[in-house]
Amino acid sequence: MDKGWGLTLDTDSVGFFANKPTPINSFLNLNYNKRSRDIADSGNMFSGVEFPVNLNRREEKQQAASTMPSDENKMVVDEVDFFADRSRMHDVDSKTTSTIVKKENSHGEAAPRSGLDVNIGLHLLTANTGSDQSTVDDGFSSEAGDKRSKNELAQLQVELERMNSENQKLRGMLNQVSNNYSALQMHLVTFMQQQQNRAPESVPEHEIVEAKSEEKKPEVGGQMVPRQFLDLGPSATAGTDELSHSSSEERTHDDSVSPQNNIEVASRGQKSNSKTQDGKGIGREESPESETQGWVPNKVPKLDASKAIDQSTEATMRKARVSVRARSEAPMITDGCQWRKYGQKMAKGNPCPRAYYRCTMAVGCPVRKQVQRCAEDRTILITTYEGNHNHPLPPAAVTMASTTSAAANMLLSGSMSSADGLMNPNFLARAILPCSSSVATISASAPFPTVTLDLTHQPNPLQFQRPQTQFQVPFPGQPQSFAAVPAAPLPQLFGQALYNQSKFSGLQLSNGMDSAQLAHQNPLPPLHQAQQPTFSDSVNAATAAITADPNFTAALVAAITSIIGGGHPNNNNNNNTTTTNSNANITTSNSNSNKMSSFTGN
DNA sequence: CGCATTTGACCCGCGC
DNA sequence: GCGCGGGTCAAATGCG
Repeated sequence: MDKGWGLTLDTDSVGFFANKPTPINSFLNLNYNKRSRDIADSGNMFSGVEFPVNLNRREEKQQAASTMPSDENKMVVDEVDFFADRSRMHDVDSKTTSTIVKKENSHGEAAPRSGLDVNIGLHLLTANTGSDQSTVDDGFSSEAGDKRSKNELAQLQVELERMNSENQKLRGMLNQVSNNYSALQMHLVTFMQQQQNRAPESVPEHEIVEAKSEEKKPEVGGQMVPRQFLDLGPSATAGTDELSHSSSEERTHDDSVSPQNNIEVASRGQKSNSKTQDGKGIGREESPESETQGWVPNKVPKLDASKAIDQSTEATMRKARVSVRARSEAPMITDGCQWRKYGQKMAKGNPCPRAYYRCTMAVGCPVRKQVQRCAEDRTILITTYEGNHNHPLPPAAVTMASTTSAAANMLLSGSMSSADGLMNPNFLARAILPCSSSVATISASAPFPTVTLDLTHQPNPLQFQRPQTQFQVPFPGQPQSFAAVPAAPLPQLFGQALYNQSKFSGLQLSNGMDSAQLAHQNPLPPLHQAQQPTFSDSVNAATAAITADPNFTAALVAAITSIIGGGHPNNNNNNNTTTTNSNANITTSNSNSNKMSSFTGN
């Protein structure tokens, strides 16, 4: 298993991401991707002078090295194995190799450079040979020509820097677009799923609304969400339009709004369609001053009354939370954001106090998190995130934010993926439950669905090539470095967890099977069982990948979407082979008692 | 002095 | 209706 660990993933991932604009194709293609990304970052790969981009990459590598030096080394080795010693790859799926080759070729002139990954510095020299050449040419000319060439070189450098900054902006925009696309597609797919689920029951689409109202009766207040999502049904198109519209609107308000705001945008789109009839839950709503708020202050009455009406509906929208369990001696994990503590309380059943933090990177940022030590094992730090940032984030924070957003999105999407989503939120759990090591837990219970990632488990430590501490304490308490490195492992795992979940959902959809049905009929998908051993390998590779590229998670979000939304029709989804690693064994619970110990540590 | 943290009070939802 | 628990506020306090 060790030998071929990522190759399966690799091939598959390539297939998955083939349609995606984002350059991150797979974990194992990391090295290649890094190179291709470097090329892409340079904006003009023929410009010859790539050093600014390469410098950035070096920084990233240094950051990665600071956390996982061994991995960095390993990456290099892998690179050599991939590109220099292909004779060993007989064990490897030949598709992987061919894919890589093909992609290299697709990059035209970049290919040769990409192939010699070790010689980045040499490439720099090679790239600079353009200027050297001019120097050589100038050798035949006077010193004036020398100066002129230097000036040209300086101009080129300036221009390159400018292009570099533009590339950064473009990448950010691409990131946002990808996430927007994800959110939109998820909602669309949700609607389609609802229709599919209804279809076998011979329920006309136009009766969805009626069915919704019928379902209302048996439901309790805590399960309002499916109804809300069902509300999407009759006006799905309009809702989607509204979604995109409001999304773009918000972009105009704040270009820097983080992509994950889509969740909130979507919810607003819904609420405009379905005013709440239920006064319940008013307590938790969006603060008016922040359109993109994900955290809902309890004190709504203080807020603008006009908006409170809409917010009352919003209140019924479940707020997804992403909880991280990690071993850490530090009082708080560093995740790329700046936090201010605004409260601390003793939670029932846990002698350790729960601390409340608010994001202070922007004035109105609604993102908050709760930090609490596990009662049973106080070395375990439980951090729960809620809300969406409304401000630009540093790369590391973007990673976390994107992933939490993806988690929230997935959670909500999973809930609405079928009528059983909340009625029987365990369907995913039952399907994947047999996996022994619990890493990701999804609690679909009201009022707040929570995705919990348990990083305290090490399913197969032997396969973990990185020192344990680096994983268990992903965020060393070094404030100055927090923005650079630490957020990588966690989000990646989030992504993995969600990836798996979404993929599984996609399979369900492709089977056209009712989710609950499938859960019962197929409680132990051989896929996940068989793939289980790849977990730590995947984590390893994934961590390296995300460390190398902070935007990886954003790409992952898009990938998740492609899996869910395009899952069935997409031929590239060789899910069964890839996958899944089940990195994440996802369990769900619909009872508060199971609600993940993430908070109370119970 | 300004900012962050602490901590008790308050508000709210929920269950009995 | 009441009590409990979660979450937030804001004055007090500490720290650089």
